[in-house]
Amino acid sequence: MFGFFHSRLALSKSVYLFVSNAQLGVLPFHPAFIIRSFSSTISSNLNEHSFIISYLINSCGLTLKSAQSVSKNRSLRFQTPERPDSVLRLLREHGFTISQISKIVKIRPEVIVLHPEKTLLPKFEFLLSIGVSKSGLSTLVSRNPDLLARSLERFLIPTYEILKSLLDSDKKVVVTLNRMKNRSLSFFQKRFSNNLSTLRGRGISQSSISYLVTQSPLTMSYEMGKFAEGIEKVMKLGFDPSKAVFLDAFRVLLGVSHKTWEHKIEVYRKLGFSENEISTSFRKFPKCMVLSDKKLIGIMDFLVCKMGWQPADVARVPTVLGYSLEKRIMPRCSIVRVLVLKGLIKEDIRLSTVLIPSEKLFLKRFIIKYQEHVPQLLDIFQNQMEVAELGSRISGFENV
DNA sequence: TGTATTCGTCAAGCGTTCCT
DNA sequence: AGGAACGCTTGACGAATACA
Repeated sequence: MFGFFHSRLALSKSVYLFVSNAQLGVLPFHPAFIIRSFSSTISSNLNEHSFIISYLINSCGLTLKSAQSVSKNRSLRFQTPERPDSVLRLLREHGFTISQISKIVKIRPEVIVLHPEKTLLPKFEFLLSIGVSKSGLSTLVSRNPDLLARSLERFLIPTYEILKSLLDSDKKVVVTLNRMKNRSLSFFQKRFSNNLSTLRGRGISQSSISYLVTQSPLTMSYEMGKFAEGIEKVMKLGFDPSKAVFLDAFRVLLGVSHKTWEHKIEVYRKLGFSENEISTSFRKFPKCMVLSDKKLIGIMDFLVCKMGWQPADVARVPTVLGYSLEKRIMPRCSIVRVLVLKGLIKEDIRLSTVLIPSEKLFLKRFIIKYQEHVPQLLDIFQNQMEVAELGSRISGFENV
């Protein structure tokens, strides 16, 4: 099962030294690249760094790129494999798969140097004691490795108690913990009660509060002043706190500064949105205010200039602004263009009809349905998708 | 005092399912 | 069909505190 875990290459810091970081970057990893070192003191830092990288690749299943990036973490320091080995053993004993272990290491690499029995095991035991299932444990922890990097006494237990007091059942607490999959647990317990008071003070019902907490627990960890201000704004705008869009609007308003907000409005104006359309777009899809200018301009240029839709059409379904231009919008529009040219669908087809349906549904409605008339449709679609995939891979390499 | 452990912050992107 | 609701993921930093 764990054949992935090759025998480790570097056994001890003083015995082996990798050729160099530069070579690690261009050559495939192989024992042949290990040479004996007769001067370990001179290059001990490099030695340790290379050792960590090799460990991350061979024992934790990371790619070279991730291993190099993760190894920069200052909290991740070890010179021999004993400690991380015993942590990995503990994780495997608790049912963690290699991909879950990789995930944990990528997000919170320092976990693999924590003390397995003294630090990690009690956390596992605690989570199991509050009703996390044996199989659910690995899912929960790999989604949110912060749970292992936080103190049991000072974080896990108090957080559990806070949630339990509000949500009543352990089951709901576990669901909520599963949703706290982010690296922003930091302020949760510190700010929770104040933010809770703000919500109650604004007359928001207990059920809406529970909804907010279970759906988006981390929202409760925002800085108190900002939190109160955000609630105020969203209420003033008339959003209904029992609806999910209230939450989205709230999170957007919390994250966007006045300056960015004004700037974004100016971008929408330049893209041809009326004041009213900007406002309805925000009401329907608050996230439209946190999309990058580059993304917005790219999508609008394509939809309006190349496809002939109007900004008003986009304002009607602003959700489309959240999609990937290359991976979703362009491939689908190519298909639509062909179908319109062939007279198989009407020219004034709605934007939402093309872009909102799931991949499966789109294939069914626009490709499989017309395959007899236009057999090459699937090829066109797949080619576009491949181009998009290639594009994202190239930009990935450029970022290295 | 050095090491181990824990804590802190924000921005941005992508997609499916559900309801009317 | 059209639109609303909901769920999930990643990147990029660094710093403070506890403890042996």
